[in-house]
Amino acid sequence: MTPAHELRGAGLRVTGGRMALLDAITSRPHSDAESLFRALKKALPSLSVQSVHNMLRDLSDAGLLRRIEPAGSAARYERRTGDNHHHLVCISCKSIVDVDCVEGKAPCLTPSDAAGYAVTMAEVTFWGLCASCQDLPSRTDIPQATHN
Amino acid sequence: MTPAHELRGAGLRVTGGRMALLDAITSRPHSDAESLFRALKKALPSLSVQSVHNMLRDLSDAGLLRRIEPAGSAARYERRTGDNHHHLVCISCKSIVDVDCVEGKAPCLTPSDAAGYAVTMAEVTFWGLCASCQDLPSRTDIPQATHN
DNA sequence: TGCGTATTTTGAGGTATTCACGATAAGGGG
DNA sequence: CCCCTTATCGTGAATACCTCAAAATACGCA
Repeated sequence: MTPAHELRGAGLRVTGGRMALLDAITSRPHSDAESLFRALKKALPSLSVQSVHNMLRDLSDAGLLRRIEPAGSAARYERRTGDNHHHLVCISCKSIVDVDCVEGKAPCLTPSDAAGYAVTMAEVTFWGLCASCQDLPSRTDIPQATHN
Repeated sequence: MTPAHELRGAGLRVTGGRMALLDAITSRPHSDAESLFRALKKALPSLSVQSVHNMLRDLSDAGLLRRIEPAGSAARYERRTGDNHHHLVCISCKSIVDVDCVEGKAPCLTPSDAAGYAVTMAEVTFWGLCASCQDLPSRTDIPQATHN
């Protein structure tokens, strides 16, 4: 299942921008639109930030990407979809790492009281200080550059 | 522990705006800044949206409010703090209800692999269709007005 | 009551993202 | 292989949500 096949399978056209985007996200998971734009700009000088947002929305809607929005960060994107994994986010620098599902299956948790909601998924976000930020104790209040 | 005492205890001055804000959030939990602004505007005509954001930030920083940011929604605020409860969010209308902690204690979950992060909290968000939106099956793609 | 300072107002600014629409190019049919 | 249809992309404007700076105001201790 190559990226091109995934696109066609979702009824989407195969374009240079989408291929490059999928490739970039694969090598730098949890990137935001801005950093993906910078990464692609070298190979695709005519690319616009809006197009990156467009592509990210289309590919997310098609299920080729998963979009996550940790509090305090711009939306991040990753290629691992449908496996119900979770995330560990640094309180300080907002770096993100994947965490395999605590329970094993999706949805991995069931609310004690669903209040009439038809629950379809459980999203778990762990918050903590990453190793790099623990080494900068005096500056943990100053967000550092993202390093994921 | 009245709201005024809570404010003083946190080293904050007791102002009409803060008292009104705490009262409004108590009666309409999970409100966003905009709807709180509209609710307070009647009693406090000189109030500005920026002041509401200011107050919400100050009170959240002081621990009198908890701020949550579900994907796709503006920040919401609630008075229940420090009890490690979770949330159930409607995919369609974004309404929110509280869900008591699945495990009972904070942090209620531990990531299987902390990857060097010093984990301090686990945030769980359940997603599903609320009862009202289930009754509008043909329009579930059209977000309705929030009703929380 | 008066003063110092926290808070609010006012206005501008910023970031992330979406929308509208003309230009471009993917890819099926001939 | 070329053409045509239409999805996609580029450009520019617009929006939502929120923060920042500085002047005006008001809380609350003396």
